Amino acid sequence: MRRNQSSKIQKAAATIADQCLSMRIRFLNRTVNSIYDDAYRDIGITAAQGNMLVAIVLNERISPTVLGQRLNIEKSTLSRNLERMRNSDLIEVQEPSSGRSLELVPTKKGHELLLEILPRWKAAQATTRELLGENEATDVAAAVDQAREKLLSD
Amino acid sequence: MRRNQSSKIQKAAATIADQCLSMRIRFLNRTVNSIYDDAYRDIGITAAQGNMLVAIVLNERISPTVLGQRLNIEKSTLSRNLERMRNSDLIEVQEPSSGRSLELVPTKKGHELLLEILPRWKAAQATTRELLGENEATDVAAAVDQAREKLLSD
DNA sequence: CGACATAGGTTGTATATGCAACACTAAGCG
DNA sequence: CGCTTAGTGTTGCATATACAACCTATGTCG
Repeated sequence: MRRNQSSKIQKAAATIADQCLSMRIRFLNRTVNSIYDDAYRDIGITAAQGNMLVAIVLNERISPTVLGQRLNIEKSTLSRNLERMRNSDLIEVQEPSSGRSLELVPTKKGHELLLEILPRWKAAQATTRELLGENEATDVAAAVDQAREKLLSD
Repeated sequence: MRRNQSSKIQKAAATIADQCLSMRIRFLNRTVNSIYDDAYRDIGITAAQGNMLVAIVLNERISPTVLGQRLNIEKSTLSRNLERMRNSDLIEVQEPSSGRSLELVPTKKGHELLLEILPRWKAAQATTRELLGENEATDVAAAVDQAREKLLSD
């Protein structure tokens, strides 16, 4: 019986390791994001901050709540990420002109940083596409885009 | 000229947002891992810990260094994750029987927890596959497996 | 118009992650 | 055999993440 139990446990572990998407996506996240973190390090930002800055430049005056919905970032996480970006003068957080939502605006420095980000992003993106393989990279992007659309349509 | 500069910046942001793999993979990681975290919450573990426990059960007496290589987790991160798992009595860290590497061993509690993990994992895995779509989920897994093999072969 | 519900944000606490710098010790070499 | 080097782990610091609990001001409705 004990032997039976033990083999059931081993089998469970084997099944999970063999198929688990969480494990794989965590691995992918660590691996790929370290490429972007490395690429941005010399300009003093992280991949997370670079991504958020891009979103804010493209959606000037967006509110934290809406930004959080688009990126699926929890509001408390976002609050602290924005605080750091404000501290390093990448964005400004302005009081609501109407209603109750804050408005996010990139600073001059934030705007200009995008010109430094672009070549570094290109290099990191190329490294990543090469690591994954062109077809696989396209597949992954398509999978995410599709899931994202499904989630945002609710 | 200023106008030119500004349009260059907007274009850079648009290009990055349109193609960036880092952005997408971070989104995917947050979205998918919250499904597994939710599924495991009532048994007091996180997705990260569940994944590590599975790896340790499958590779009894593995060393932290080797585990870190397999999962691509930095040694200091791993050191602290293992500390937490030891504190909650999921694993034991044994002194090296030879050489200089520690040896990781699941406790009785750790072993038995796998039987609680399995049904929760199945549910989370199904939810995730449905969110991504069957084909896309398979594509993502294949992309990671392939990249992982490439990295581990060095 | 006033009580109340709720949306939007922040704060407390905890985990997960990584870089740098350190400590320790087994291995390798002269 | 002792010195040096390498591999292995831990610790200090910082960021990213999320849940729960809270605060506040806005809207809403009786």
